Amino acid sequence: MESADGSNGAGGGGLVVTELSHIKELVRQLEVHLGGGSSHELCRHLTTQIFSITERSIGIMTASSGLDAAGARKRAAGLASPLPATPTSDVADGPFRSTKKRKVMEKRKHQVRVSSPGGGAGENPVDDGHSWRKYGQKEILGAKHPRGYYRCTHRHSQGCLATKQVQRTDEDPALVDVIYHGDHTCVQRPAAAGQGQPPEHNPDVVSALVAASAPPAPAVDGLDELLDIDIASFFA
DNA sequence: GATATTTGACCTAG
DNA sequence: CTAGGTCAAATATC
Repeated sequence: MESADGSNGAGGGGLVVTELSHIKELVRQLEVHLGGGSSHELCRHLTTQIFSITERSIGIMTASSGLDAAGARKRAAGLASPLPATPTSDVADGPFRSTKKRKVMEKRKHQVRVSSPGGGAGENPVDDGHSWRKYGQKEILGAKHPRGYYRCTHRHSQGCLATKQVQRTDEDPALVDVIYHGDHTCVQRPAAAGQGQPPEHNPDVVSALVAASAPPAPAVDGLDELLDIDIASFFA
């Protein structure tokens, strides 16, 4: 119906390339420091920078591809009440549910590929510093393993809309793809270390993202913006 | 008893 | 119509 977001990533391409080049340089430094066993402080600093720049690139691409507007439009067209925090007990009568409101995904989307520890019996493979609650699982066509759907535990208490999808890769059951949607707006506990890191992002995610830059054949199908794959191709 | 997970049904986009 | 994503009741665990 609409042709607004036909070519994504074409708008801020130059800026994104600049940012990605910056990331590339930072990762190179990080590699050097990791190999030399340098201080964790420096590595942490580098990963923080990488994440920051990645975020910026995502913002550029999102803005230029009109994803934001598309998402908002979908919601406006489909439902009249976008407020999620309104229980109102819509199932007041009978076993049949009345009109169930459905939220459309957030605008942001990150995919990381991580290896599940110890052969993973299927539990949460990535502890990224946030507490997640599983709310669904689906068999995905063409995939051998089901996909798990998680949302932030603080969704109702703090209105945090971050979600993630966890799915084992078809070829390597030891690897899982984790797709993050949205940002954490919840306030985590002080984390005892006093690193002063922002509540949303986490260095672990960054290291996972950096580690994900190995596979040569991405084979991305339905993902609109796979930032990590783009970054990976930069490193190749 | 409170919280998390499981699971089938429901809803929407393509 | 199909596949993917979410909801919410039922169930399990702490």
